[in-house]
Amino acid sequence: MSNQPQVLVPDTRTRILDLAQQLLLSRGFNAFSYQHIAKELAVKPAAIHYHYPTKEDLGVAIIQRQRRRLHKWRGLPRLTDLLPQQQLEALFEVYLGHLQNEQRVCLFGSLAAEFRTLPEAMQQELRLLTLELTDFLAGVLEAGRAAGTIAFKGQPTAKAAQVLTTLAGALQMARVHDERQFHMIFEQLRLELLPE
Amino acid sequence: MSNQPQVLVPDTRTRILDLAQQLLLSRGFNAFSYQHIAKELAVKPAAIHYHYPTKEDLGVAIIQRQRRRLHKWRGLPRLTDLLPQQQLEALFEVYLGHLQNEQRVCLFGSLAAEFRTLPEAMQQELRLLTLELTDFLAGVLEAGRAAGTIAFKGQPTAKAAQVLTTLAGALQMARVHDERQFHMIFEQLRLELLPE
DNA sequence: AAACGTACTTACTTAGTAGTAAGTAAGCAA
DNA sequence: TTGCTTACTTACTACTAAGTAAGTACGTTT
Repeated sequence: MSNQPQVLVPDTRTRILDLAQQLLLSRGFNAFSYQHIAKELAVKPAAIHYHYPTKEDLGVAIIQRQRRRLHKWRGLPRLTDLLPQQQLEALFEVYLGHLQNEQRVCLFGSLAAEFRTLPEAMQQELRLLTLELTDFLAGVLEAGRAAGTIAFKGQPTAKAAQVLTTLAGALQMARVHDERQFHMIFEQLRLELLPE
Repeated sequence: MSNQPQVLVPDTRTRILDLAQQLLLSRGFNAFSYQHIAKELAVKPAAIHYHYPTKEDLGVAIIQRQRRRLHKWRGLPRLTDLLPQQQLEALFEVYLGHLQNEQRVCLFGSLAAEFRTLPEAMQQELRLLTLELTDFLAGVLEAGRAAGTIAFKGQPTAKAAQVLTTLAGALQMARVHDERQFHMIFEQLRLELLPE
């Protein structure tokens, strides 16, 4: 009848990746198993191994997809047409989305704690993701400061690292306590970077 | 010959707690086992269960000890005699110690990611620890601002939460990348709070 | 109709997990 | 010397983990 992609029910491969990411963000990489995924999707654990032979493959796929999403998002006209301070607001919106999406943590915040127990390939992918994200934000901050709409001291890269670190930590704080803690930190950041 | 406590070789109970904390900070709570501890201390896993019947007991003991250490440290004349800005520097030194001690993360940064998988008692203890730490820092910040030696906007509690969050995140950043990332963020914090 | 690829299931192995029950050796106390 | 406590070890249970090998049902290609 229709050859449109099934947006409502993605294929198993994608459903595995979606659920694995959700479990990763809510429990950590070492605290979810192929059985958790299998039970939820009503398939057998071996079906997960068919799509992602090892847990390392699955973990790498999650981070790589996030990197692809970042690249795509970063190049979207909807974003590139915005002014620097608006791009910064757009990034803030992403983190607010994390908070409201019951996920309450970003990939970095989820993987950094158990970083040393992760397979080498995952460590490398996570390093790339954070470098790319820092790079993007540093560019936005630099352009914003040049235009006089974003305020900060020091090097753009240093400030970008500090802001991302604070955002990641704020999401963790929301998980341990509640949303108010996150908003306090969040508004403080906004106040410092986007005066008046 | 001597009834002094054996400072060089603490008793097994303490050695278990020390090693468990080290493993917790370097690998996360779900990624170390009684076997890891037992092998390292050259005892059997059941010996660990003798001292800490469940892993929950062990986890709670780690956080409680840290809380006791904080209370003691906070009340030390060596600290209370200092000016607010010196107390802030002393707190910074603690985090620099974490970084150099190859631990590279604080208890909050280690446990927040897998928070939802932790036993209820551990969640509660961690909440208390962060509240007490935030409370202490908020007091220092408030006194420092009143004395004109520490600069920040907004409520002391909000700023304290932001600073602790950033420090925790900076230690995670050091683990994923390297020490330079930590120092960049660290110096930015210092610059903002302790001008000239 | 035969062969093939996709997407699984069934059934298994190996290894590790927390936790327990029972026993033991050494030291102190009555 | 008998009994009790401390600090373990030995030997186990029950369970979960990741991963694999072989088989199957189904749709497409040849």
